[in-house]
Amino acid sequence: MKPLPGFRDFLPNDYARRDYITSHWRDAARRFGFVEFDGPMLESAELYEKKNSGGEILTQLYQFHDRGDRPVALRPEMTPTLARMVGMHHRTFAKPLRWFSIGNCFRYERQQRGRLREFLQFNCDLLGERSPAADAEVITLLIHLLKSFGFGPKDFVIRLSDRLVWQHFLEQHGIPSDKMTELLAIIDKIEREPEERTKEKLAACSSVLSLRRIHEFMSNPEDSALAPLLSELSSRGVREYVQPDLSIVRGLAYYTGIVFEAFALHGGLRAIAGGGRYDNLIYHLSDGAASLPAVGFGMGDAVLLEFLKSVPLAASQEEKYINAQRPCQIYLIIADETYRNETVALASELREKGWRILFSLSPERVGKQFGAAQDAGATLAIVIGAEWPVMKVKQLSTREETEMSRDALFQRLDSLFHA
RNA sequence: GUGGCCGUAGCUCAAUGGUAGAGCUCCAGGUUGUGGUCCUGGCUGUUGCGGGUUCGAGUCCCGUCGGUCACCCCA
Repeated sequence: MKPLPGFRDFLPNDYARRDYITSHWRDAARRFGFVEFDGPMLESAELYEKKNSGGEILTQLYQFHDRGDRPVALRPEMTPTLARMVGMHHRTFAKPLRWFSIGNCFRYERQQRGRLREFLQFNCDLLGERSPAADAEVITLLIHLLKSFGFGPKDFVIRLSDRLVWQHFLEQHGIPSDKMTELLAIIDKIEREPEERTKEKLAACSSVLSLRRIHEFMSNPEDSALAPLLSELSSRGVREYVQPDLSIVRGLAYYTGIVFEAFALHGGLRAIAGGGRYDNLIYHLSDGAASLPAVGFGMGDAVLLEFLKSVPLAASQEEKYINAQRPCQIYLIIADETYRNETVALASELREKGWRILFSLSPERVGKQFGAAQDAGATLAIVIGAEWPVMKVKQLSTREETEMSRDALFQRLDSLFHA
């Protein structure tokens, strides 16, 4: 029996990697004053259907009827749940809200590298603040986070754009607002599709707008309405990671202002995170119960896991962290079974002090026990036998061994450990 | 959802259409108090599944499921 396609078992090693990721997510969010929340993984299908996160995602819904015949769906993203919760409870909290979540999301789509049907998603949202400073905070959080994984300016870039900029541009050229979405979709694909195809689609959509004019406009992003945000990012010392790029539009329909994506600069991976400003979404999703401007981003664990593997510094940092979480710090070696009870009692004492302790559960050769200590990642091995109550304390890395009493051991354990 | 490639032991892989193998891992030993090496022995497969061609299929053909890559889209 295997897990369902696109779903994963987490063996201890996999879980350690996942723990590495989630602990960094939490640390980064907390450094920016964000607080964690969670919601149900199963929601009413209506939450996604009527109010709509934006087209495509609906076709990827894990949707069914529960035993009470309610139409339900596994959450494909966190934002609708967030909006629902904020709509109900926002009066309880001072604005702006800085909320983050780490939760499983589900999308029924064909899997490939970095894309699964069940994945962990990290979401950071700042609600109730309209200024570019809010945008800057969220983007800076994302950059700090990526840096904390060991990624540098040569590994990733934040590509930044603004839908409002396009909106003004299209209005200036007399494009009716109902054509706006269609045109943004064309612009979104401008890099990925052949020029001929783009020209065709453009002509079908508007008679006045030429591809050449669009390219001209895109070549000077610095002068646009992005300037205040770029200045905020400079103040925060992260400007070098941000590259204004008006070709970024993003598929989700609900973005109303800035949009951005974190891109890996090598390894052929997709965007590792994406987000933007969505000032109307809370209003729509909460049925008008709340109206809060918002900016946020999401990051999935599937792509990140691949990205971590591909960057040597990030990979070695991860390995170091995981090694420090080894299951055992001190292994008690029973050299003489006569002293098993004493050993077990000592193990309990040490465990109560907070140390991670292992010992062999059945009689084993001393050599084997040393092997087990090694495998479990122990720093110290303590040999207990005929000389009890004196013990031999051995530093496994240096093979240095000293004899000491129980009291001496407890006094010196901290220093022994950090030696 | 569309197309290409792949599917053999727990893992990595081998086997001109002719009796399914190796390395690693795991387990047990190398005699009774000292670990990453070494030596010996042991376990595991309806060759993803179902059909077909053939005297004979891991190998060829079809289907299916799973994996993977590209497209689409996205975390």
